[in-house]
Amino acid sequence: MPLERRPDRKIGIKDVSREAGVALSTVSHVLNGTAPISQEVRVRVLEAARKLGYLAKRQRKGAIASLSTLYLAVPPGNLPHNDINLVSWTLLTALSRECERRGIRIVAHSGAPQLNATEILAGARAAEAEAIAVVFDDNPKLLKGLAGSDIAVVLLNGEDPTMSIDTVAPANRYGARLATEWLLANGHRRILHLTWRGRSTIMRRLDGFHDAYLQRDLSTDLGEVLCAKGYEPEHAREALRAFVAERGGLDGFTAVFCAADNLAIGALTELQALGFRIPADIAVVGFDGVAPGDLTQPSLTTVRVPLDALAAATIQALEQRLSGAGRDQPAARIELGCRLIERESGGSSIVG
Amino acid sequence: MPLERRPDRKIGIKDVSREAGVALSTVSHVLNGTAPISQEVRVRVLEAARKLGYLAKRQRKGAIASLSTLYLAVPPGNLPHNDINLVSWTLLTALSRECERRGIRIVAHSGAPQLNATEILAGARAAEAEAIAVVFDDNPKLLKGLAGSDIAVVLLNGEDPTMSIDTVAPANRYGARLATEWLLANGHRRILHLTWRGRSTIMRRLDGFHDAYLQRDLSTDLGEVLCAKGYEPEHAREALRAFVAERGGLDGFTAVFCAADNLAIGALTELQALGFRIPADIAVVGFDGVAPGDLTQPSLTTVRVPLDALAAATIQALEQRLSGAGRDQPAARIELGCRLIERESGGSSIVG
DNA sequence: CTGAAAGCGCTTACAG
DNA sequence: CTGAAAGCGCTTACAG
Repeated sequence: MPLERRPDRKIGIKDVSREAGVALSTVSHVLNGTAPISQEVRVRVLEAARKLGYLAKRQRKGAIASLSTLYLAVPPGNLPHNDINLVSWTLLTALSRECERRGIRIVAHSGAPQLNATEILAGARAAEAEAIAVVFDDNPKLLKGLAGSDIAVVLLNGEDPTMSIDTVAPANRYGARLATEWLLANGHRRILHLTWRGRSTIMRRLDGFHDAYLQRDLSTDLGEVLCAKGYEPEHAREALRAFVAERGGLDGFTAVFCAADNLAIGALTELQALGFRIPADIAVVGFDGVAPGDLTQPSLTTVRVPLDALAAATIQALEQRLSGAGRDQPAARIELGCRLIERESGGSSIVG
Repeated sequence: MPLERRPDRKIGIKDVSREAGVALSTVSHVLNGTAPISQEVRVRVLEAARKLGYLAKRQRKGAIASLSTLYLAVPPGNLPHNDINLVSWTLLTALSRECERRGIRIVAHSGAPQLNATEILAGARAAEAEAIAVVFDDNPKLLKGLAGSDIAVVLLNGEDPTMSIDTVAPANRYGARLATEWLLANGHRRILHLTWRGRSTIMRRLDGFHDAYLQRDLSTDLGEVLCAKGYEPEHAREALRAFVAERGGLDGFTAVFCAADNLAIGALTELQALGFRIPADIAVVGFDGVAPGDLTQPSLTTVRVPLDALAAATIQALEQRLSGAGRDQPAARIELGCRLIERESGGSSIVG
């Protein structure tokens, strides 16, 4: 059995003082700013406190009080039978883990198929929850109905244009820009953005696609947008089949950037079925990064959404609202950065 | 002298227990989740703790350790001789106040007119600062240069498309959408968006202008964008003078939504000089909300940016990075909601 | 900045 | 859930 540092083996300032090689009182002074301590010692102490997890523990303690039960409202039909729902499912798993870690009980909402503010609030009250997380839904009526209540509410993975409730989401626009910029940097000029008429968060990926062209002073006409009829792989296949048939080939496009891995999976299948080599003839890049890399042949280059960090940020946002420091504060929208995962389907990078 | 509650008169759980009318031990159990307490009592205790500022104090204590000196890098030329720079100035004032409140020392960067990562990092090290706030600048080279360092960095009021450093900014897109939506709800259909080729954050206001039309399924062609040559009131006057001359009048437009109060001030002056009544002939709405309402005649309806909250969020973002809980976490972009301040120039609202 | 010491505030275990 | 009590961890004041 490996000698892992147990998560909370009562680490105190005594441990920190030993680790930093300073007196107990010095640690206290550094942590509270109660005496002038040289920068050199300060840094050493803080480094030790951070390393031992003492700073994190202390910070956690400040927040832990207010949230004991979280009421979770998810639109029905988010079971993992395709990639999009795999995203949902994985995000919910991350949220559960985070709650477990912090000793927060989760109660799931069950009501009418269409989420409804009154029902959700009633359910949350019945469950004696201090906070509500609404996931994957941005029905304005729903959000407006929730905003007025005394229970803290956060929207996860959605968009509230009225900015009446706090929101946590991946940085869709910047992530899409990142992927497109990477393709442009690797010499691609004609990139096809395969998307669908989804929720507004998906539209932000389209914005980012255009941003990348604009930033290089390239005409956005070089890139084209292809709208599939939905987000299933089959929709991607259909759209690309029609595209290739109509244009009599790839029409000069050398890359497809898909607004979701789910579409990318369909794109890989269809393009290969049509006889194109990936990435030699055409590169394919996805968005989400939830499915394992070896799920596809070739493996999928994609933009990974930081699910664990999203879950943590969700709880943190709620706890801050509940702590009272944040009442009467304007609603916050928190977007977390996404990373490009370079695998095979995007081709190898010529940039540093 | 009013009997104000002094900010930190040693409020402890004893005070909370008295306020909530429960035992000392019960308060402790509620705050730490160490015993099952009825929801009713929990709520009463937390409410008391929040009211007395104990929750906030406890949370503050968790964060306070790591940041003692903040290094502030502002591009030169942000003195308040016009509204845009009044925004800068007021935001910096809010940041100073927030730092003072928390006992954080601010050291201002002074270097070459063009901010430069190497210089800023050297300056921050010399000042023994744990964190750097870059304000109003989104030169990608600068941000990239700062991202790699061991010092915590936050960008205030800017945009980092690479998402390599944390950013705090107003929700420009949603704020602009809010104002435009308000005008549309009040019956305006042809709205002129007066802007200039500014930083990307200003372009987000343009995005929001379009969003409002799209959301109502109105053609974005109903709205038009008029680009002034800069953000001074005089630029607004010039642009509107040319517009009216060219179109032989207001050309059916009934509202001007300006991307900054500074432009709105020029718009009010020019439109009135041309003989139009505000808001009867044409409504004018601004963006920023920093200048006093009675600065203009008529007073300016505008979107107010939450400066104090931005300052607080900036410090909080830095402290979280420094606490170690947030290392290796993806960069966060935090946008705070803006509110519409209804005064005279926008006309009176017919919506609830 | 150290180190021993006093003190304070919070936690915890327990009988009621 | 209360209330008295023991204990623990951190803070604080001070001589060196």
